[in-house]
Amino acid sequence: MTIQRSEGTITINDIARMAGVSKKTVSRVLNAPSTVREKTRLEIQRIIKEYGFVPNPQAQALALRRSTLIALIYDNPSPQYIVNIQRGVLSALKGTQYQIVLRPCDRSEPDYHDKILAFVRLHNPFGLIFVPSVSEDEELAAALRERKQHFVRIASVNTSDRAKQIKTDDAEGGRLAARHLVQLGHRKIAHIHGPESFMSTHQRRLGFIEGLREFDLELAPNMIAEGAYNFDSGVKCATKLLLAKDRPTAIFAGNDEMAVGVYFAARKAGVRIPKDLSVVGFDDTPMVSRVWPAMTSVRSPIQEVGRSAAELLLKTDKLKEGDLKDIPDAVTLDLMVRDSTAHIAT
Amino acid sequence: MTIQRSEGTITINDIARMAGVSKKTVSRVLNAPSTVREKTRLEIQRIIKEYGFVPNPQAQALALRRSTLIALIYDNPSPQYIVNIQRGVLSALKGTQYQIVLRPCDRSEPDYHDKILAFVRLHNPFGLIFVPSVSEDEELAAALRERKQHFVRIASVNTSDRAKQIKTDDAEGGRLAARHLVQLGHRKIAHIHGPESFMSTHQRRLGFIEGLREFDLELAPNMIAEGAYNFDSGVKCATKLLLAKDRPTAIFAGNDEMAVGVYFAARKAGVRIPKDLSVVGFDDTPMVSRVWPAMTSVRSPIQEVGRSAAELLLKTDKLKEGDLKDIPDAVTLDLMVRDSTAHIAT
DNA sequence: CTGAAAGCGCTAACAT
DNA sequence: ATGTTAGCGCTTTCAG
Repeated sequence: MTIQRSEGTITINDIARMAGVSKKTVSRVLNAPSTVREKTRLEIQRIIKEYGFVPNPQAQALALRRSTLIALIYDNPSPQYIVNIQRGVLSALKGTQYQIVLRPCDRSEPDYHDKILAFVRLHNPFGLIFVPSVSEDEELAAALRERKQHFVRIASVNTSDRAKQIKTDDAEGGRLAARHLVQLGHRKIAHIHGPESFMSTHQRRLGFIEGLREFDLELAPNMIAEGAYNFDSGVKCATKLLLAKDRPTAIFAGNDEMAVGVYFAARKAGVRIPKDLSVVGFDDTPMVSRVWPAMTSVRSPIQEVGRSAAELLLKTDKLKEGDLKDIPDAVTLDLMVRDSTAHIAT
Repeated sequence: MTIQRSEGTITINDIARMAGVSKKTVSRVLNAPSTVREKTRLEIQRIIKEYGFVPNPQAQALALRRSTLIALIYDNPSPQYIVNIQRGVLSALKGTQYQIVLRPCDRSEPDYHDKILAFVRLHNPFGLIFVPSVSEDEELAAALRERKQHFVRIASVNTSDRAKQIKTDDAEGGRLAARHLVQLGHRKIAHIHGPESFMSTHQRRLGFIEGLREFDLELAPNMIAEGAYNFDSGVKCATKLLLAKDRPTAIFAGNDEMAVGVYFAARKAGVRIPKDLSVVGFDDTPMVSRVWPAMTSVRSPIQEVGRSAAELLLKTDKLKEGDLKDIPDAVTLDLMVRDSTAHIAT
């Protein structure tokens, strides 16, 4: 029985030997420091620090049936949105041992639940972070809850577990957009919304309609178009709206990708921005400052949302189950209009 | 000694018991099927398939000292580039048990090597994929090689291990850009290049100069500006070039982010595209079709590059070390000019 | 408060 | 060709 010191890598056994205790005691110092006598604990902690010992994640994963992976699960079609979420999550995970793993998914696949569950079963991730629209799948959430799998959802509506969700008040964003355009002097305002399968579509549209109503304005049926939250659909919808007999002087697009599509369609149709048309987007992606003239957009703090989601997930660990009293409700992040070049279209 | 059947999860022991063999035999079927008698092997494989058994990655990771993680290591400032690489890698990893993990880094931090090495030591990833510019760090590569860590690099120049790299011929891209602009009738052509710390900067500029020379044209010193591969620097450099006495009729930007900056600066300066100015970018990100008028760009098949990198990494596994004869040289992917709205500026 | 022994699920040496 | 034994590095009984 030789003590096989694998090249350089220091293990819990080494620490135990040096401290003259059993490895279980070291393990206790690592996981439940309060159960070890102070003197022993301090000595062990000193040695741990001195040698920069970090417990091996693979061994922990095997013993605990829980790895250090945090999976980002997304079906959101906007690359910019995903990148921002990633950045936020990364900033929260920096310095921890947790790793962010990418898991795109496709809700239209019949076995998409199975794929996610298979991943969870196989890799035992520490936690999952869901972004819209997959975050709105309550059936999936229920299945994961049953497995006692940690997860946090990013959504614009209240989900079945408000303590474990990050919320953006998209309806308020819609209201802001409406107020902004009306106050610019517009009366004939159109809206290109996202797919009906996204709750954000409903929230943003609802808020927008409410905002118009504050000024006794209605969203006429011929002023509505359904897009797909991507550039091409924005072009298509805007073209339709702009070539119609009764064309709008302002368009509120459900997200920036589509708003840029509106810009493109306007240029093609000879409609001048901002003289003939005002455009408001949603998300405040970098693109808003890259088009010309710079675009007005409802700023949605996507990166902060990602960071908050990851932080909430990590916090879940520290607290014992049921000890979530200090997270009484969904974390909600505020939106604001970032007004770049507001002008009245006449 | 009770047989603890953990809820539903089927292990190698279960398979062994059902097949009436030892678990080591099952392990052999999994890892070196040829060393097991055909009849036994077929039977075991049947059972494995019937129960959908997949070996537990955490246990394998512990025993093999190698996890199923594939880390994407990047310091590239362009989000669009990263997203495309991610997509490519994901497409190659789809259906495998490998997971893509994100590891951004910052070469300007003095301990950035240590951080990457610490990650490798702690998590024992199966492999790493490096994108420029961090892919060009030979010192880091040497340190990893010494640890026998698998990795593949994406670069525009030949690295010290050409069999494990994906190469894009950026110099050729530069030549294509030059030919394109000259053939459009331009003579006064400027270039906004990236940071000197990126090899792609040199390659693209070098190729561009060579391309001009084919037509006996020179790249005059006042026609060069150094950007940072991002939008803002593109705006800044283009503004400088366009407001100068002797302004160019065409600009080749080192990447699309900067090219969009050129568009912005041109609009601001009242310079009309394509009438007064032609612009060529590099990368062919989605942005090229979103600006107006659509931009011409050297198409760099970023997504395919990502996929090839991941495929190469996985292939490394199958082949025994030194058995790389059928990968004689770097995988090189071709570039092409995607011409959107080429017009002669007069 | 601490330790010995067993186990997480798999693979590597060394038998047979 | 197959099985036995001993790990990988950590945690969890259950004694003491």
